[in-house]
Amino acid sequence: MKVLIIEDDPLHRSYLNEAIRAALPECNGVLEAENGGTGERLARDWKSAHIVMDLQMGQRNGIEAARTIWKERPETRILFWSNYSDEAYVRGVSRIVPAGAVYGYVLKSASDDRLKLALRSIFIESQCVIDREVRGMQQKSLGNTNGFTEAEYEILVDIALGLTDRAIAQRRNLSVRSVQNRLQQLYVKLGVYQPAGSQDDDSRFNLRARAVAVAFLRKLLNHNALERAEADLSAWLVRQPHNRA
Amino acid sequence: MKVLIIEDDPLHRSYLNEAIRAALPECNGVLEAENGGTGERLARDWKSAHIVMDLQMGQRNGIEAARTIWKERPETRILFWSNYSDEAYVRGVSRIVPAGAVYGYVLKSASDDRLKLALRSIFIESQCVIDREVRGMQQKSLGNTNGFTEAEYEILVDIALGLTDRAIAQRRNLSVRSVQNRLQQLYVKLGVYQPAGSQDDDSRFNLRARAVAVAFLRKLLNHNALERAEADLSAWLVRQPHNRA
DNA sequence: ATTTTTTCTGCGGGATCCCGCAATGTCTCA
DNA sequence: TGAGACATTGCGGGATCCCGCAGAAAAAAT
Repeated sequence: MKVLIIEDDPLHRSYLNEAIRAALPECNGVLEAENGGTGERLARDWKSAHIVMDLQMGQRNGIEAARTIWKERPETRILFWSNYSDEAYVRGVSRIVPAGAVYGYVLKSASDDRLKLALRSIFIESQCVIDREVRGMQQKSLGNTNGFTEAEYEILVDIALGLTDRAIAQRRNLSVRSVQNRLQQLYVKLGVYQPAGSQDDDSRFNLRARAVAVAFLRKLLNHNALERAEADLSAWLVRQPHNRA
Repeated sequence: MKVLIIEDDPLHRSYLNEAIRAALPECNGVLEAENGGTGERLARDWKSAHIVMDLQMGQRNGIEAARTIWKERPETRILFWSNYSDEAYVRGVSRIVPAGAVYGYVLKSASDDRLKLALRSIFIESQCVIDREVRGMQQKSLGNTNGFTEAEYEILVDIALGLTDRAIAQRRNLSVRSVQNRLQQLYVKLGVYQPAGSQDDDSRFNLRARAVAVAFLRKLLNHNALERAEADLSAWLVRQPHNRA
């Protein structure tokens, strides 16, 4: 068995290396990559089916890398080892995991033993391991009470990118009014609203901008999610017919 | 001499501890804190004048901690040891460093030697040490060509928080029109604009929201900056007279 | 198959935003 | 002191956003 490490922090990388050798004596080869790009390449060349990776890397972040790796070899087993359990990350991961794939998500704050146990569970016993905390986030996210629909999340991303109602309507094949409806739902769920008085009172929020702000504060969005969304958007833009008058 | 470490990652913490003992043999005491809050407390109780800290910690982030520490003892020497040279961090730090204070900013990606050298320079020779890359960011930020005025940055934060023009005007003691002027400057500098045609063409951006998006993408803003801004905002809100009709 | 619920859609209006035009105020520099 | 550069403010209008109302369409439940 061979294991590939994708992690940009040297300290964490060598720590992982040690942990893998200790937890998996049957492992006879550990390779390290320090960013998503070379990680993808090594995974391809090395045909390694066992990967431990960090999300949040400078170059080409983890989710991107995982997506392309899984696209080429859906049976690859990936253990995500991350600092955060932001909803944006959790959602990002569960969005790309192929049906039936074996994977894991453990936090860097977890104990030594937990990490090693996860390594064995995933790579030897083909069993998914999701950290308690992450799992909690996942359920809060999916359970629609206080959680966000795919549609709501989608429109949240769209306004975070700065699209107008009309642009969103085109992109999502909706009428402008429907877009506005969804926005309204979103505002309710995020708890943003006008403080009553309509014309004379003091400080008030721009709902659209405020929604993005609280989404960021609640870690529903983060830098990576925005970057991915931006990439998707520009891919869509070039595909669009450039309507000139 | 005693040194206080404020860093939430255990691996990095012990690495730092080692580096300090190696670089500063005259040091006779190293204390560790794993978040900003306890870091502040230890700095106060221990009267330590030498601190190495991470920005970006889960609890109470580094900039907050540094601010309160420097407020109590402006002569404290702080070495910021961070993963990133985001403009948001760099600006955040230079905003709070007291006049004449000795401090440093080195990236975690720097070599062992560079870190040790920085430790000696700051704690022994009373000399500021700013990583080349960070310095570059600082200058790009301050040199007004392609850099942002304090005013522009301020209004950027305000719209990122979701305030309306009127609210911003009140908060910053400006007329609504002036706020809009500044917004326009901001849009120009960020390179956001309407793609010409006014009524019929295809995808267009909501300038206000788009500005926030590109600011995030360019790392002019990040989560910490937003959190701090949000805290400032709510502090200002309670201080405001609640104008009822 | 019919009712119930949810979503999509158009219309319309008030509030907000974006911004050109122009007058005034402030600062600098010669 | 006066000229020029720049920020501030008001006015006005077109575009966009926010959202109530209500009918049409789709999905879910009985």
